[in-house]
Amino acid sequence: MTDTVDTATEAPTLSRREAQKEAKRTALIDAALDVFSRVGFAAAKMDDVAEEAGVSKGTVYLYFDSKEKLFEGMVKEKMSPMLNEVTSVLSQNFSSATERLKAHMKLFYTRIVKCDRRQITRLIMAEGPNFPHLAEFYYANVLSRGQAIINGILEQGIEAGEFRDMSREGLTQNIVAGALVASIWTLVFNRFEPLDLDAYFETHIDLILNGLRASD
Amino acid sequence: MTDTVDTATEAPTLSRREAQKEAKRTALIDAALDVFSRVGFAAAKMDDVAEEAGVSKGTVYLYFDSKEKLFEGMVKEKMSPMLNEVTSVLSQNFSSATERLKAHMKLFYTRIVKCDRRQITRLIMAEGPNFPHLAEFYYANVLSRGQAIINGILEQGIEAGEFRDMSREGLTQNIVAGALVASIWTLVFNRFEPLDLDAYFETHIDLILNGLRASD
DNA sequence: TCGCTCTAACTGACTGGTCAGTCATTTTTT
DNA sequence: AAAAAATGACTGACCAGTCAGTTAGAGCGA
Repeated sequence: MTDTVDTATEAPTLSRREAQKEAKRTALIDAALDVFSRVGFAAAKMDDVAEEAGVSKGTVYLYFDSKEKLFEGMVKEKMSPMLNEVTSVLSQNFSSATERLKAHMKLFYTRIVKCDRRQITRLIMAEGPNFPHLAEFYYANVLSRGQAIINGILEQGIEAGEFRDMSREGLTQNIVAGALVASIWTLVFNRFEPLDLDAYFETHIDLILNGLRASD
Repeated sequence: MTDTVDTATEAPTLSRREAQKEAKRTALIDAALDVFSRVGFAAAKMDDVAEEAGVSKGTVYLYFDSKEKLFEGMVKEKMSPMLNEVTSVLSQNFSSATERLKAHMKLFYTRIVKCDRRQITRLIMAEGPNFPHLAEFYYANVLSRGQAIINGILEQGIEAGEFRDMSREGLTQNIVAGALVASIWTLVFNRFEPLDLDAYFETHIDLILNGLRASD
C-alpha cells in the first residue's frame, strides 16, 4: 500500500478524494501543532486536536496510529519542507563567508524564530527526552544538517582569512544559540520583557560576526 | 539530653521531629526534581514522587497542597540558595570587566549547566507557558537579576574601553545563550554528539569576549 | 527507667473524573 | 450498489486528591 501517493502533481482523475485526504491531513497536523504547543504532549487531548481540525476523534486514528505517531508526524512534516528550502537558498553563491552566514541566520529567524516553527523547537526541548525516536530524527535531519552548513561557512571564512581559526568544540551551537533563546524568550517571557526580533537579530549577528572576525 | 534553654522559638525538645520534617521536605523536593525532569509535569505521578522520597502519597499532600504547588516549590527551593551565592561571589572586586564576565559565566556553568539545575532550566522552557506564576517568579528572581549583573559588567567594560558600545537589544540574552543551549544539548542530544563542557565553555567565553571587544 | 496518654505525622484504599484508543453504525463518494 | 470515509458512544486504564484509620514519638508522673 505504500506506493504512488505523496506530494507532487496528481492525476486529476484521482484528485478529488486524494486532495480531500491531503487537506485533512494538513488540517490535523496544524491542529496538532496548535494543541501540543499550547499544553505539551501529555496534556494534549486527541479530542481537542480532532475538534480543531474539524473532524471526529475516530478520524484522527485513520491518519495516525497513535498520539505519539501524530506528534512525530507533525514535527517531521513541519520541518522537512523548510529544510529543503534552506539548503536550496544557501546553495547560491555569496560574496563572502560573512554574507553567507548572515543569509543563513536570517533564514533561521524568518523560517523558525519568527513563525510557529519556534514552537517545535520548544517542544523538542521539552519532550525530547521522552521521545528518543524524535530526538534522533531531529538531530539527524535538522541539527546535523544545520551544523554541516555552518561548518562549511566557517571553513570558507577561515580559508579566506575572514574568520579566525578558533576552537571548534561547540562553536556551531554557540553561533545559533542566540536564535534558540529568542524563540524560547518570545514564548515564555515576552509578556514581562518583549523582544524586538529585528533588533535582536542585528545584535546577534553583530556579536557573532565580531566574535569570529580575524583581528590583526 | 534535653533541656537547657527553653525559648518560645525553637526548643531543642522539638528538634527531633522538626529535623525529620525538614529532611522529608528536602527528600520530597529532590524526588520531585527527579520525577519531573524524567517525564515532565503532566506525566509525573504523585505516587512516584512519594515512593522516591520514601513516603506514602498522602504524606506528599501534608507538605504541598497540590502537584502544581510541589512543582513551583521545587523550582523556588532549588534556585533561591544559588542566587544568593552568585550575588555574593560577584560582589568581590575584579581587575577588569572581562575578568568579571568570565567569573560570572564560570559560575553559570558550575552552578547550573554542569549540575542538575540545568533540568530546571529545561523545565521552565517546557512548562513555562502553562505556569504563569512560575514564569513570573523565574523572570523576576532569576532572569532579571542575571541580566542586571551582566548589564552592570557591560557598563563597566564600556566605560573602561574594554567593550565596544554596541546595541543592547537582546544583548544579555545573546551573551548567556550558549550556556542555555549547552544545558539543553546535554539533556537531549548528548547521546548523538556528546559535549565536552569545559572545552565548550572556553569556546563560548572566547566567542563572546571577542564579540564584545572594542577593536579600536 | 518504665509505662501511659495524647496528638502530630503518616498511611493507602478509595472516589470521581479524565482520556487514549476501539468499533458498530452511518454518511459520502464512486 | 458497493466501497471508502467518517462518526461518536463506549471501555478500560489511569491518577490527583481525600480521609478514616494507624503509628510513633513527646511529655509526664512514679
